[in-house]
Amino acid sequence: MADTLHHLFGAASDTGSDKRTLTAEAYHRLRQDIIMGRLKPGEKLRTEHLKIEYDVSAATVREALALLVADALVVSQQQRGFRVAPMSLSDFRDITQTRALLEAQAVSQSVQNGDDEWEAELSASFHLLSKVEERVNGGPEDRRSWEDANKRFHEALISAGGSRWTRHFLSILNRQSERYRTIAFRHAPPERDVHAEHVAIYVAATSRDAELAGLLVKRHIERTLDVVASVKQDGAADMASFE
Amino acid sequence: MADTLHHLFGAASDTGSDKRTLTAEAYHRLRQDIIMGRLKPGEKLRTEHLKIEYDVSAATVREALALLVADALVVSQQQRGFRVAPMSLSDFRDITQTRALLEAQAVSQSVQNGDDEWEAELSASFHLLSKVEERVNGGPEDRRSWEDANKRFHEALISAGGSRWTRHFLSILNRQSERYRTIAFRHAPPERDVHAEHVAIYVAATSRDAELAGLLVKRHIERTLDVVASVKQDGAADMASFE
DNA sequence: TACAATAAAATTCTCGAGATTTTTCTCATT
DNA sequence: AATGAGAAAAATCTCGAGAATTTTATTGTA
Repeated sequence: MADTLHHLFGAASDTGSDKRTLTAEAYHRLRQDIIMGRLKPGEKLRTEHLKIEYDVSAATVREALALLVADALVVSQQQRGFRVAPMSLSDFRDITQTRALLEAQAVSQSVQNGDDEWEAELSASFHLLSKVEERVNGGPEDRRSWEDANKRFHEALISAGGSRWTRHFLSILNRQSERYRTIAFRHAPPERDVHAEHVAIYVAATSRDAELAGLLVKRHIERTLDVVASVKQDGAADMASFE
Repeated sequence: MADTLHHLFGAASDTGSDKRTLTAEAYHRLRQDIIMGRLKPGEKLRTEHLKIEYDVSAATVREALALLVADALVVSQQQRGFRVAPMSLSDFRDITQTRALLEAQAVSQSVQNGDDEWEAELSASFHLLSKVEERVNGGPEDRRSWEDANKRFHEALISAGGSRWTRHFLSILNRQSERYRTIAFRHAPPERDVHAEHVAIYVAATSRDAELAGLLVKRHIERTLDVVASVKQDGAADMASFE
């Protein structure tokens, strides 16, 4: 069930559009456009326009948008069409809080239960993430690979714990966070040493300190809140639509 | 955002179909049919057939189904259409666990923060639920009002706590649970005294014992698991599709 | 000018039909 | 009988057009 949206439409990776249904393709492109902020929070999503932009029929756009409602990236209103889900600092606070609760719990559990295979994948994902985090320059291409590596690391962390539903919800929340991170990155060169945090988490996890791992993850997640809050403070230009 | 699906399409209450869009109407009918088990777990949802059943076009059915993916009551597969989300005991265990975690936390918080208005609504919903639970006979009509009253009570409990996202997720989980309750009800006259549990929770909440309220809610939720498990044990006839 | 009624434009919602893909059936071959 | 190729049937996916509704513009009245 968790697979439905997030794994259903095939691997994320590159441009790969070939074997995808037009609806799936539109779904992915729309999703990316919302996350990357090319479609602004609160913006009206007019099927009449989008069908031209994405070169599919109105009905197809509609179905893709309906699918995006599951990710809460789009909201729909009777007889008034669809909109990009709005963003706000309080919403992000909310997301962060919920994510911290769920992920900390799942990580502790995972650290306790994880077997050898779990450790192996954790190690692999950590390694990859480290590599990506070494090349610090923040090009848009690097951003994408960082998000992917980060996602994989966090998923590996919880893969042996929590429930399927917890993981499903976390995947939704992570995608939501991604929107905020995108804005934060654009306006503030990330000063905090994210990599150091990841190292600490990795060490705690592999040394099987469940409690510590949970705590570190919680803090790790909560720390992003400050970054976004301070960006908001500075009143970044393209954040008008943002609350 | 939480509103999107659950409040968007207007009040739940009665037959009321008038001012709803055909997609919304189909969405609601399909949802109810899945929850009530008229559409069986794992069953294929052929738009060609459903369009006749619900008297709308295929595209409309499709959109309604896409919307149901958000509730995880329907799953979709590339080029293979839609299916009713499967059910299994392990899935229910999962749902219960996640729900217990989230709701207990939200209730404690709510009990701590709730103001007079919160108490008032809690009292109102409790009163209503009590009334419904007095008329014990299990007719299908009573079942519906019990679900509504139960939902309202649980929502009132957490309304002053938790985050919007927590509440959103809980609402999804509760709807999932409803499917399992439907089966449990059909096969086992509920022996446990659910009402007594509700009373205890209500008392704990109004006397502002946050910890106790959380604990009671946790147990309250977890208890349903046993009921469903024992029904499964008995190998009820129409549970074939169930795991 | 402010405000409502009305008309025009834009947009959402819905449909029936047809192209593409998957599933089922048929039947020849081992 | 079992297997597998190929045809037929069924289902999914997609589209362009049109009805219903909302939004915007226009006009008339206090």
